[in-house]
Amino acid sequence: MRYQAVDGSLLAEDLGGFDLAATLQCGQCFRFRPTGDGGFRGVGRDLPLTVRQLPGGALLLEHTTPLQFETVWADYFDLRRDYAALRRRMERYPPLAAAARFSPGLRVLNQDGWEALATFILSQNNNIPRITGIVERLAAGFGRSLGDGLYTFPAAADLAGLSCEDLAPLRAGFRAKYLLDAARRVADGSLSLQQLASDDTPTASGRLQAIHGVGPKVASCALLYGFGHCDALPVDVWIRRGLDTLLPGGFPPELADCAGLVQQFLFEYVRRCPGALDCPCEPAGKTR
DNA sequence: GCCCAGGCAAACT
DNA sequence: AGTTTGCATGGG
Repeated sequence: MRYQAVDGSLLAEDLGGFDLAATLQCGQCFRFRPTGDGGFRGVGRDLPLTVRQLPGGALLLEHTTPLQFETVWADYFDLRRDYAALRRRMERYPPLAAAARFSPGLRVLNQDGWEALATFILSQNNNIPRITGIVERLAAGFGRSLGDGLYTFPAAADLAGLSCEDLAPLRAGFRAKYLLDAARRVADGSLSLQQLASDDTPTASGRLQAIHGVGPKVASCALLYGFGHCDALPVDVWIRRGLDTLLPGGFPPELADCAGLVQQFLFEYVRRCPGALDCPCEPAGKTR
């Protein structure tokens, strides 16, 4: 990877096949919207960003400094992880090979921990377009304006004193009370976000599940997308999609350390290619 | 109208 | 301990 400042923007190249659209639209993040001309605009770690991928694969981040890229976005988009090595490991298991090939440029984002927890609480028994709307109304209503219609994600302390009625405009339904319980536990210190990052994954998952409305699935998503636990496996998807038939012997122990990353490739494969388990699809952009 | 959605808690066997 | 049901809302 290399990058340079160009006219107030930042140009990053040699990204190992990184696919911006697949990464932002696969349901791991609800903070970016397409701009309509191929780019995306959103907020990460309290920074606004408009970003697009150029035909050769280079990434153009508007109004971004080298320091911001170095300290925020390179990590946010997980550009320093060796995904080629991950995909090679997956391809050692024939049932995983098709998923590894399907969207090779997919990356697992490193989002803000509280934001990942909150948005995946709101995601339960819900669909991606509607989740995006709820999260937008949450940020617009209780975050800080960054201009251009963008808002920071409200901190736990900003939500902890609110009531369900205050959150009614979100139209989050039964999830509003879950979000408030999470905000209060974080704000009053009974749940330490910093500790979640350093705890081992099962311990951190147990702490998260003390929140009313957080079960193993939401906890795994929060740990995977927000706390750097790439071994966290959102197991409910695994069962419901019937992927256990793909790996009847269970999840390969050799891949346990990156189970969440592997799961993301599988999830995207099944999401974009329904029936993949019966009749494997070719990678996007190709025809069989 | 109908079915379903990156689930979970509570109420059942 | 395992299974079923209700939950709020809206996208397709």
